[in-house]
Amino acid sequence: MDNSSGQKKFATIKDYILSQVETAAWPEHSRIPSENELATQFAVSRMTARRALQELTEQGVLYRTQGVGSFVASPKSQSSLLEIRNIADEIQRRGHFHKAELVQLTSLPCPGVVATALGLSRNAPVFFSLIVHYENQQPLQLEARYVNPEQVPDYLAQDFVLQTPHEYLSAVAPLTDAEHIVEAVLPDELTRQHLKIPASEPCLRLTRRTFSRGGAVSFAYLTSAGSRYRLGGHLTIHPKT
Amino acid sequence: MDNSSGQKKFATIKDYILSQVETAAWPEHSRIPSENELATQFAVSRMTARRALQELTEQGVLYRTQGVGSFVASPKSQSSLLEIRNIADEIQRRGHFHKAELVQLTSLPCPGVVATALGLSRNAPVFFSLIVHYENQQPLQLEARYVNPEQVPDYLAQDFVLQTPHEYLSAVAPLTDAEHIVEAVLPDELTRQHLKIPASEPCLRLTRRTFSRGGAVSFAYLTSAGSRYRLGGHLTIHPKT
DNA sequence: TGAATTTGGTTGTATATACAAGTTGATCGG
DNA sequence: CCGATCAACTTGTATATACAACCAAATTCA
Repeated sequence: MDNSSGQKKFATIKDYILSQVETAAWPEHSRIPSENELATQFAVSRMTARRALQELTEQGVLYRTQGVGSFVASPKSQSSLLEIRNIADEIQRRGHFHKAELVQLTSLPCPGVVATALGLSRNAPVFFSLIVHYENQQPLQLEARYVNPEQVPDYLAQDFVLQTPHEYLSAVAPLTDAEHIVEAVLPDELTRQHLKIPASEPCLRLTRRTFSRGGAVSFAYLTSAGSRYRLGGHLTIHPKT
Repeated sequence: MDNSSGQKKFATIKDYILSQVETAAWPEHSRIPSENELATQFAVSRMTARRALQELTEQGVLYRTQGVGSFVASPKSQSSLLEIRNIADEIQRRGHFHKAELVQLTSLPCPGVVATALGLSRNAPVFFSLIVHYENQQPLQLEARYVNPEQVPDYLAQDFVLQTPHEYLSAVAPLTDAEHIVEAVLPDELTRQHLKIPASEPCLRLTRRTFSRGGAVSFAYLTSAGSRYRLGGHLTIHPKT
């Protein structure tokens, strides 16, 4: 079942396709080999090649059309997932973490994304902490934090632990006449059709109920393709100037 | 390929399982029939039954353990998805909508969730509008809005069109010393392990960069299982009191 | 020329089969 | 009583095959 590298066959094909896409050897919207071609090339059955293509489609890397072929999706749909993948890889390379209520504080070579964010050089040592937040005995949030080592002392003393998004947004918000709920959801069929996103691309859903003269007047929900925000300007709350 | 009802076989099995779960005939965390049992019951091959189980797992309705069986996931993971499914069904029953830049305003029998939100009776007529927002020639957001028909005139005159989440959150935010990015993402492996959620459960990811003395000090990302918030208190921005 | 048809290729669904990998519970042996 | 082994069952991966549904381009025919 495994091949020589100990990897599953469909995973091997996925990695191959991903590498072609990431290096732009297969550019955006270009047609990629068919199921049969991949099956021949990797000496597997069509169903195995199909699985690789299908999972990549669900992950937003490809899109496919019956009777036509499989194509490289636009980078707007990909980049978010790929970047997360890198971060996760870096962290997992650290090994296992206990499900302790909080903390795992060590030094770590700085991953690329973090280096950019902190203005450090890549692989420079940073303090790394991992915290699991619980609510009602259930794990609710995972926090991975990278701290500039030269300034650690100050921040360990101060409010080092992040607020939860819930606390945070609740405190932020002097709103007028509306009640908002933000959720991360998978897009429904209608959203998918109009936004042209794969079924697996998570969306931000903002539900808003408006009040007037003491009664609820309108109910709206509003779905945004989450990853799109990475380009056109994130869903960002700017710092006070 | 189709059965008598014109539905695909795996879809039939999915519907059956969903009905059992929704009516609590199969309670939370209970073991459900194995692939082989379902295959026999529906007179299909194991691979077809498997597909139904697998898609429901990806949708967070079930969880499965190799060598053990398939189980009903906790309602915390399900409810969000199921509710959305109902809304989407109601909307799609309206037929097709053009990808116009905005508006499709008609009267509609009020779906259940909306009725609750507006304090109307179910199936009472509401004004329904559908708006697609574009950014850079690309569809960015889908807005479905239900308006209490008795109070429509006021709100058509006023600021009827919702701000985008981006505009909205940007305006909201007198923040101290941090820059935040909220994204909807699929959980990485690490998050899944700690939060015990299926790979398909979308999460809110809040990325925070903290500043001090003019320099970036810490970078953290924080992932929350989106649907969890539906119970313990949504990720809510409260109205000004 | 132009409309209808055919043809070949592609993805979608479904079956039947085989073995690997993992869990559980019963059996056996000390 | 405890531990190891075994057997049965479950999900996971993979193959080989078949046909349906769909599309695009070439071909045929009026």
